[in-house]
Amino acid sequence: MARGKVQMKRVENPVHRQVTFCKRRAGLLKKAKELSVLCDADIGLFIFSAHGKLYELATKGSLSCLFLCYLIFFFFSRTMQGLIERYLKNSRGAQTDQPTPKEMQATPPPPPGVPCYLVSSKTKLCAGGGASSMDIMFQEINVLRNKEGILTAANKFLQDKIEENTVIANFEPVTTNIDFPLIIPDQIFQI
Amino acid sequence: MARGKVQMKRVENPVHRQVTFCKRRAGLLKKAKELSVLCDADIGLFIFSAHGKLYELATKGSLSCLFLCYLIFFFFSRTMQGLIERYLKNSRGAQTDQPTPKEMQATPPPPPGVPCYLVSSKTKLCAGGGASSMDIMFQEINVLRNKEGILTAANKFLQDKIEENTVIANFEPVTTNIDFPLIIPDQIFQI
DNA sequence: AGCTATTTATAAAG
DNA sequence: TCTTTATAAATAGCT
Repeated sequence: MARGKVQMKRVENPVHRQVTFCKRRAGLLKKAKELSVLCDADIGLFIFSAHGKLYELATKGSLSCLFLCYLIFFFFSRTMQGLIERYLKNSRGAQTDQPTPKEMQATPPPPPGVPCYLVSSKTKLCAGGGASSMDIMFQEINVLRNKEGILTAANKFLQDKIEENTVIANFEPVTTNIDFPLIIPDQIFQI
Repeated sequence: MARGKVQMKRVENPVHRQVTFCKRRAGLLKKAKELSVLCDADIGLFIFSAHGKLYELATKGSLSCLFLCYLIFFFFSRTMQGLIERYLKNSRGAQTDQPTPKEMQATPPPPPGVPCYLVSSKTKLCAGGGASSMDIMFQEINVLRNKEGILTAANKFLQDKIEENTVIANFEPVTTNIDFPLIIPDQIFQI
């Protein structure tokens, strides 16, 4: 933006790229805070550096964002480690494959009487399509209907953290110092 | 920023506030995209307007962001504008109905021991991703769907990290002024 | 929704 | 890295 127009493509020089990242990251976080303050908006912002370092911002209304940040990071790190790839290999045609003994142990069948909700998504999700996203969102949320434990767990987490007064630091981006690989027990996913 | 310095506080005039929101929201999204492109960063950005409308951005690597948007919005919508209530009134019974025979036909109950993979990945993603990303994303969702263990594990991971004082190192305890119940009523999950 | 006068952000240099 | 500085971008106040 200064002393020369910037080409909107990856900065090839690694040093320049790192400098640009630092500056623009700070700028973006500042802009996000400003938007939140000026316009009463709630904002969740996650920035993963190319090396997987996470910078995040959650305005005070976005309590859940903070929690979900870690989930994103959680998944993201798996992606980075090629675990998704592995998953795809092992689970292609998941609906037809026989479960491995491991999977059977990890995931008991739903108890009788618990319906499985479907998402049949012929839907479209476009950028900034807030209103049009609503239907999709609720459809997707249906997925969670028979997984009450998910939100319950998140809920419990939030309650606990609230009680501890440690959930959120207003507008202060939290920089984690976690580098890959993130230490998550693989057996969680039982791939 | 122009024709007058802006005070960093809520814009009181509702019209001005709305205009500012539109302009700055666009600016923020643009900046986020630029940072992503220039520096190889992965970014997830959620902006909730004061009225609960969601604007979102997820760059290519942040696959899970979009899904987690829904969770975030779910939490928010519990408290805002009666959107849920409106949805429940207008919905085709997605939330409270038992699955229709058609749905059950579409996806027969899984055999014992087989986890439920219920999303048919036909959703299109217009923003910040491609079809292949969508497939991967839904594979991820399938993993997520596979019982509450993931969130529980994530929860445990977080608690461990918090105890280790590594993840949320920069936190200042702040009293949150949450004006909505964090306890999600059980009946939400009842099917 | 467009238009400028300004303020801000920031690329490059020190 | 941090600071400076020249310049590009963003945008507040108006139409």
